[in-house]
Order: sequence, then C-alpha cells, then structure tokens
Amino acid sequence: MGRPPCCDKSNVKRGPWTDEEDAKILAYVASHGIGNWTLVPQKAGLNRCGKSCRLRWTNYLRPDLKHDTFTPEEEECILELHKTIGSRWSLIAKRLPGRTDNDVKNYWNTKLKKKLMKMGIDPVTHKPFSQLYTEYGKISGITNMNPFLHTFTRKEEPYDLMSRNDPTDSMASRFQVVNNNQSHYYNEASSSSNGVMLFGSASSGSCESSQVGIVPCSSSPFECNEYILGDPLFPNDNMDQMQECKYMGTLSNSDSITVQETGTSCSRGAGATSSAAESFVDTILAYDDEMQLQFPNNLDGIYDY
DNA sequence: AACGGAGCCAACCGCGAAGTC
DNA sequence: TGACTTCGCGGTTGGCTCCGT
Repeated sequence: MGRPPCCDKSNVKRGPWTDEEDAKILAYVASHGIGNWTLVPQKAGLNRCGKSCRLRWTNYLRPDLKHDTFTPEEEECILELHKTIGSRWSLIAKRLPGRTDNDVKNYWNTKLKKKLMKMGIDPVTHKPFSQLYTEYGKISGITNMNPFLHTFTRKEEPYDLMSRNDPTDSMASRFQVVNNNQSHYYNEASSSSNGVMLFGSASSGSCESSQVGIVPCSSSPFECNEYILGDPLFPNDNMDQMQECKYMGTLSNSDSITVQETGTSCSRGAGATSSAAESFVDTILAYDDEMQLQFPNNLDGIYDY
C-alpha cells in the first residue's frame, strides 16, 4: 500500500550542511539528475532526509542560483508582485531568475517589509497606514448596520474578522476572512475603479461557488492568469470566460482594484441574495445606496469599493 | 574584552495537493 | 476507492554574525 517511508527521521542528520555533504549531492545530481529525492540520501551516501536534500539543492546548490544581493529592479518586481498576489513566494520567485522562494521570502521579511513600514506603508496592502485606518474606521462604523458586512462579523458564521487589539498588527490582517480551512485576504489594494477583483470561497456554506480574479488597467509584462486560473477557488466553468478577457491577470501598475463577486448564487445575510446575473458589487452598491438614504451623515464622503 | 540585542538566512515544520499501490 | 506516500509550498525557528554599549 502506497510508497515506503522516505526515511527514518529519528536516525538522520539535521542542521547545517558540510562541504562534504554538498559535494555528494552535487556529484549525485551531476551523474543521475534530479529525480526521486527519497532515494538520493541512500544513493549519494548521505545520512539525511530526502526532503532535506531536496531543500538543500533547490535553495543553495542549484547552479543557476544567484547568491548576490537583490538588485533594485528585483526589489521593485517583488513589491509589485506582492502587491498583487500576496505572499505566494514560489510564484514570485519564478519571475526572478536565479532566486528561490526562500530567498524572496527572507528578503521580504528582513528588508522590504521593514522598509515599507518605515515609509508608513502597510506591507500587506501596500497602502499608507493613515488611509487604512480611515477606511477601517468607516467599515467598523457601519458594520452593525450593513447586513452584508454583518455577515462577516457574526461569530456564529464561518467568517470572523481578526482582533484589532494589537496596534502593531497589519491593518490588512484585520480584513482577513477565516473560513474553516481556507482564508482569503480582502486585499486593500482592491478599492478603486481601475480593475476588478472577484472573490469568494467555494467551501463556504453560503456560497455554492465563487471566483477570484484580478483585472488591471495597464499591462505590464507580468501576467497572473496562471495564478488566478490555477486557484482552486476558481471554478473550471469560468476558465474560458476568464481566458477570453485579454486584460485579465496582467499586473496593474496602480494599486487600484475593486472587489466584485459574480456568477453563481450567493447569499450572505438578510437581503444579500444575488442571482447569477446580479454582480456582487451591484449588491454592495445597492446596500450603499440604502445606507446613504438612511444614514447620509455617516456615509458622507469618499467610499469607493 | 565581554555582553546583549538586532539582523540575517539556512534549515526545519506542518499542511494540502498530487501520486502510487 | 481508500490508505499511504512524496512533493512543494508558506510560515517559523535556531544559530551565526554584526554592532553598539
């Protein structure tokens, strides 16, 4: 039944690699190529777990890897990609030849994140903290009135907003929706009219299906169709439609994306039923209009989705 | 010189997806 | 089809180095 265990984890060496061990990996790959990593320790004469060997190769020994510091161009690329797709390091690393996901992740955590925070920019949303606090204040102020938003804050629902007690916490984390085994960011980059972000959850009890997409306005060489189309939350039925949109999935140079849910039936709270033809943003706008009528003072000013 | 804190990064951990039997 | 595995990923940690006191 199944494959044999990769190794006896209690009986393998761990910790830093020696030059001798590196040489064994290199020699093995040179003669056999990359294949079944579980067999590598045995065949290469290493007392290591196959998983550890694979990690050592992919993160350090690969001949195509760069070991120098990140260039300003690479830094800019990471920032742009992170703004769009978040902490999907392996996807970001694929756009940076010679860099691994571990490299990118470490560089982000040790340099870029702090750099952004020093500039007063939230590293998750890539928006100024001041703007986020303003927007969050508005959202929290109307949460009890808007039935749609109320759905996300009720404790008995699968959705739950994170605590706002920690002032050092990223604002974006407070918009993270926890949905059983899955969580999705309501990326704060998603709030203007230049593009559309479709979101939802296929595993939600109230949504039968959903889709996630990013529509930008300007086209850079980067295309994120692969991320969107590869997203498990994106129903196959909508793939063709997604691929037909030539703008879909190209990276926006601006931070303007709007949130929208389309397609299948989805009910979130009283009155939030939307038909297949009724878009999510239409539903929100309808509530917005309703709120404007009922509480014109509270919702005065800019409030774009 | 000794110490402690911060920064950095290689390596590990745990999970979900995919593969195998 | 189900049990069990490997693979790949993102998050976290441990230890080394640097720097200020």
